[in-house]
Amino acid sequence: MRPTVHDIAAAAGVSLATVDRVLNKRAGVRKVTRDRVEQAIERIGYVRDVAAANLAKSRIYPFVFILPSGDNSFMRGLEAEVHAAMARGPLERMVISIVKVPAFDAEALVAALDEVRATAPAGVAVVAVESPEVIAAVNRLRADRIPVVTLVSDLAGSARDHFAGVDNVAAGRTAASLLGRFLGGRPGPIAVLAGSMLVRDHRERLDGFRAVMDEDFPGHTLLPVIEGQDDPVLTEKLVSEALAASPGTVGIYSLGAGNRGLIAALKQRKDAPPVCVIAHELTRHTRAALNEGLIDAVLNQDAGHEVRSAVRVLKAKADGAAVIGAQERIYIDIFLKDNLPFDEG
Amino acid sequence: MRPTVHDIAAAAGVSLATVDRVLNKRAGVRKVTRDRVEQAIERIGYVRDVAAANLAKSRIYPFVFILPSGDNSFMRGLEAEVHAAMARGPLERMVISIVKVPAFDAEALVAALDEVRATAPAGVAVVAVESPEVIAAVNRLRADRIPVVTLVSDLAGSARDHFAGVDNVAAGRTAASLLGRFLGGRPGPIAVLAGSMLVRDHRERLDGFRAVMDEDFPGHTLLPVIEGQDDPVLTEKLVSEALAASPGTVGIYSLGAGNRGLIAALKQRKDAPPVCVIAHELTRHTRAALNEGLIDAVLNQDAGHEVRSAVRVLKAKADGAAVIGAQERIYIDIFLKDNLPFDEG
DNA sequence: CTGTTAGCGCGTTCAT
DNA sequence: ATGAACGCGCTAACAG
Repeated sequence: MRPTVHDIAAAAGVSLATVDRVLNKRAGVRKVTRDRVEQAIERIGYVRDVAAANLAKSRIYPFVFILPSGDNSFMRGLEAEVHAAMARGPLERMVISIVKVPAFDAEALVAALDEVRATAPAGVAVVAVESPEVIAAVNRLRADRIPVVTLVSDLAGSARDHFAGVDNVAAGRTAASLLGRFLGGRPGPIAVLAGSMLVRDHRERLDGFRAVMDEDFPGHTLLPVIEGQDDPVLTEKLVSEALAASPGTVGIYSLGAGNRGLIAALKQRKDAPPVCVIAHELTRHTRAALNEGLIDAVLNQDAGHEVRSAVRVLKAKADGAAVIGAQERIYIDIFLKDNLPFDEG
Repeated sequence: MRPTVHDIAAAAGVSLATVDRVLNKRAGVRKVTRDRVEQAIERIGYVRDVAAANLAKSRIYPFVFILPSGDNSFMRGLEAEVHAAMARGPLERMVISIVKVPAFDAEALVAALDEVRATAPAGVAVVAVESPEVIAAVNRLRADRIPVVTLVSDLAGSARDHFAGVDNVAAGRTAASLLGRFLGGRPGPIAVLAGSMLVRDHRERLDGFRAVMDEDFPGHTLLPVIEGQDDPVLTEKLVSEALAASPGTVGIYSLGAGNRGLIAALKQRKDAPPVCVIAHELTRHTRAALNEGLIDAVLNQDAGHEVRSAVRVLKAKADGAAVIGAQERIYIDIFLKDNLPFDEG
């Protein structure tokens, strides 16, 4: 049997209450006694049974997820995953709630963070927007010893405990590598479609993409980045214009969420010479395009993984427990039409 | 507060013991009483607190992992992951042990399964070898109500509860798709290297690979499958011979674990015309070969994910709890030299 | 400062 | 067939 608090008490010659005070770092114990207890703990190799402790405390973990509102389909999928986590929360003594904030609005995000902080949750997950004020707000949470994980989009320079999302530089590098090899030496310029260069994720993807293109496939020139604001109509227009202006274009990297507009533009030039296309995020639109051969590969981040990972990390941090690094690394999934998963999307 | 057994007792007008008998489907309760209790449970929406139940029972979960012995790097990595799970087992009341069995040996596997069954574990994970006897042995475990999950290689036709591994047909399809596109029309035959056609995962990969090659890249002929038994020396010899016999070979698909031998063979023909190589499993050997350009892509199954998933599923099955399907799907990771993760391998 | 005691939600004797 | 009472490992009053 694993040693219990009783064993510590016996080994140290004190009562349970004293052991408990030492274990929970509460005041009211002489240093001598404390040392004796701590040595006993060390000696017999005690590890606390968190489940029993939670039972005794009737502890529940109130976690808050702060997500952007709006009709971005990736974010809506993310929200659905949070709802799924919410549903199975009670089984593990967790109560998850969602706070929505207008997308890309730092000011609103700061307000939400401070409001959430006032409710003293056991942990907060947030899709970050980069700004000094947001960093400060996150740091206020941390100052209150509230664990914070950034979700999908990180917040460099903040004191967040963890980032649950993919390495976007690596994603861009992968895109370049695939595109370059798929083209197999066929010369011609490459177009890049982004949502906005104001978001960190998009910038990082572009950086990674550029680096590998320059290094490994210097024969291709990159056309000026198209910023479609992730808006279908605008994107379609800009892409069509760009392709018309550079008829020799052989490849497109769509690193943002503007795939609907991109696909529409591609469909209109069915009989034109083929263009190799790499896009991000597996949605029903990109999945269909993949199957039709309009898109050649999709790089995806699994929102379900990200949410479950965020929850696990928040709980671990709340318990002061260790995190399994490898388990929490979110991989970039590469989908071709031949390895699409069956039921999602 | 969530309803407890006390609430049920009060609502049904019976004692705690009776409620417990109904909850655990034990005998000694009149049908009338039983019905009344069950209705109360339904009405107040009771869900059992598994943690508290386990505490009361001092329950521990003895799980057994049956793994192939031998010096295959992938399997050794898998074993390391099981050891990691072993180390953090006690925190969740689990005691994991490992039983090793010679690779590709159905008879030995059957003996091991029966021996393990005699110890009445709470669950068994096994890297399966396909044979009717193994299926029968697994079914004996299931007949004893012991949950079984197959790991890495599945056992079709058995009553196993779950398969913790990748979709190997899809893996083969993906390999073909990548290889075909990387070749970009350069003609020539393609060699296939396997370990043994006795394991299902290897057969499935080959099936998927063949299907896509035939359909999408009919210009390439497939050379006869080389079975290297995942043995480095034998593999190197067979591969060298095959390449010498078919000097025009443009691609190799290594679908088993014989990569060390393959890489050795590739190194000996450095100055020969380039061959596009797709292999399975990221190990330190394949990682190095990827960086050197000897291998073009590696399809990987994350052994850590598989082990953790197997453990989660076994625990859920042992508790009679639900499994989160999406969480337990093991994705096929595609690694190019540009998206290698940092610290593993 | 330290110890006693009564639960947390559930399972399990042992009586009745 | 049913119920009372104790214990699992831990925390939190309340005494002393």
